[in-house]
Amino acid sequence: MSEQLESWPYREARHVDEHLKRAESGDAKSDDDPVLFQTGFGPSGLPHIGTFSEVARTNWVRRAFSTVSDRPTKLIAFSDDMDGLRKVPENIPNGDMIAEHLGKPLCDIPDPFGEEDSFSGYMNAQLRSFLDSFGFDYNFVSSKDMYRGGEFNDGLLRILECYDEVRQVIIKTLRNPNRDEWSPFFPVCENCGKVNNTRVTDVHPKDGAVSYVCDQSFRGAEACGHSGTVPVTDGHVKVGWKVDWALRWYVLGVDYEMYGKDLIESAELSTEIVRALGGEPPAGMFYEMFLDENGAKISKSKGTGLSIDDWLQYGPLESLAWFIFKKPKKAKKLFFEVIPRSTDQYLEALHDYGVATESEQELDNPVYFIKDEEIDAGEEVTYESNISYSMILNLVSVLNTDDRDMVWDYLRRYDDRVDADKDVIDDLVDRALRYYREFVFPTKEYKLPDEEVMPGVEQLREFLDQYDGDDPEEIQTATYRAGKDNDIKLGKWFRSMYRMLLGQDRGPRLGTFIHLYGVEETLNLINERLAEKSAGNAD
RNA sequence: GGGCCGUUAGCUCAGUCUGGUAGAGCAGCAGACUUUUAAUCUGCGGGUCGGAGGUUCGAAUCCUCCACGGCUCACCA
Repeated sequence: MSEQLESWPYREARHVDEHLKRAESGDAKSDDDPVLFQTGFGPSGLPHIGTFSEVARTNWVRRAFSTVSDRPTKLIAFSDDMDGLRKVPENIPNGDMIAEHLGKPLCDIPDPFGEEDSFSGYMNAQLRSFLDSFGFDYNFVSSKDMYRGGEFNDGLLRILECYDEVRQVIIKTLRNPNRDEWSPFFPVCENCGKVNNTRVTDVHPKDGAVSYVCDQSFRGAEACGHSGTVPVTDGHVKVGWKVDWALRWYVLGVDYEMYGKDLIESAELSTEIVRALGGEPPAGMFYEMFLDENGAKISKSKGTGLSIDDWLQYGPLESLAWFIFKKPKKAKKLFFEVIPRSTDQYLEALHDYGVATESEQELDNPVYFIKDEEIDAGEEVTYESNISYSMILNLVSVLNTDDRDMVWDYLRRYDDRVDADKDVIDDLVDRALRYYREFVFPTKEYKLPDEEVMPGVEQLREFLDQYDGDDPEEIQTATYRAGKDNDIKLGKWFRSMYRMLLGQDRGPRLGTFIHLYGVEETLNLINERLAEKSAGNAD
C-alpha cells in the first residue's frame, strides 16, 4: 500500500488495511467479503450538515481504500430506528400527539407528518432522499429490521453469554447508585410498548431470556408497571447505546466507522465490549464539530451557523465538499465568509488537478475525492481561467447589476479563457448575483449630485444625447471632460457619478460601463435620478 | 473532574505529522493600466509563532510544565 499518498483518507485507508490483517488473523473475515464502511444515524431528527459530512468523509476513505486495494467495499447507512424517543423535537408538527408516545421505539410511533408508516419511517425516507440527492452510493440498513428480522439474534445471545463482562465495561463508568441495577438489555414492554421505561430484573441465559419490570418513568413518559419475561431475540429487547454500537460491529463485521468527538468515550467502551464478545473493532477516527462565527457549537434551534441549503445558495456543492474535506479533525467555523474562500481554494485545486503531471499529484488532490463521479466517468476535470469567486462577487457588486451578460462581458475582457470554464463560471455568476440581490442591493444608498457637480452632469447628458458612436474610449474621454471642463475635482466628480448611478462610492471605468450598459439606458437613468431630484426640491 | 482541540501579521487562517532563513487572503500604504475612479496587476510595511524550560549544530514544528480560550463527556441513545 502506497506510503506516498499523504491526505487523510489514505491514512485512514492504511488503518483499514491494518485492521483487516488483525481481523483475518482471528479468521473473523475472509478475503472475499466486502470491506464494510458504516455510518450511523439517529432518526429522531432531520438530516443536516453533520449527516452529510459523515457520509461524505466515510465515502472518501472508502474511495482512498479502493484506490490502493482491489478488495470490494460496501457502505452501510445504519438507522437507529429502534431507539426510544426521549423528547419531542421542536421542529415537527403534531407535537402533542407525538408526546403521547414518548419512550416508545421510533419505529412504533406514528409519523407526525402523516406520510409514512412511522416516525422513523418518515425520517428514514428523508435521510435516503437526502443522501440520494447527493448521489451517495450506500446500503440502507435499519435497526428495526435487524432486531425484528432476527439478524441480531446471534449477537444478542452472545451478549447474554458474556453478560458480566459486558456489564463490567459500562459499570466502571457509572456512579455507585446505578451500578447494581444496570443491564445492557432494554426490553420493549409487552403492555405499553415503551423501551425507555423498562428495567431488567433477572437474566435467564439458558433460556435466552430476561425478566423485566416497566417502572422507570421520566419526564413526559409514565411507566405502566407491567412486568414479564421475554426472549432477548427477535426484537423483544434492544441493547443500550454503547452495547448497540458494539453489537452492530460484531454482527455486521464493520471494518471502518468514524464518529464525532462527542462519541470518543462511547467508541472506546464499544471497542472493549466488542472485544469481550470476541470481535475485532473497526478502524476509525473521530472528527471535530462545526462551530459558528463566534466559536460556539452550531445550533439549529438558535439558527447559528449555516445549513446546507444556506451554503448551496451562495456556493457550489464542491465548495462545501472542500470545506468538509479539509482538516476533519479541526473544529471549523461555519459562517458565510468561508464560502468564497472555500470556493476559491477549490477552484485552485481544480486548476492544479487539470495540470497535474504525476498520478500521485492527482490522487492526493482533494478534487480526486470531490469530483469522484466525473473522474471515474472519464470526464475532463479542470479549470483553466484564473477567475476567482471572490473576484466575481466583487465585480457584480461593483457593476451594480443583475445582468449576467454584462458580468460575462467584463469577465471576457479580463481573461479570454473564461469560455473554456463556462459552466463552472456561469454557476458562480448565478450565485454571486443572488448574493448581490439579497445582501448588497438592499444596502445601496443613491445620492443625487450637489449643485457644484450639476454642470458636469448636464454636459455629460448633452454628450450622451447626441452621441451615436460605439467606442468606449470616446465615452470615457467625454465623461472625463465633463468633470474637467467644469472645474470639478475629479475624485469628487466620479464619486458623485457612482453615487447617483450605482449607489456606491466606487465603480467600474465609466466609459466601459456606459458602453456596455447602453448610452440610451444610461441617459434614461440619469434623467430618472434628476427627476427625483427636482421632485425632491418641490417637496 | 475526564477526554480532545486551539493560541502564528490589524482580521480570518496555512505552515506542526517528516526540525533547516516565518507564509496567504483580506485590511492598510504606494505604484502600473495614454488622462479620473474601480476591477485587475505589481510592490511595500507589518509577527518575541500564548509563556517557561528541555532535546538539537539548528525548534512555530519534537518533549515537559504552565496560562488562556473553546468543544465534549459524566449512566441519553
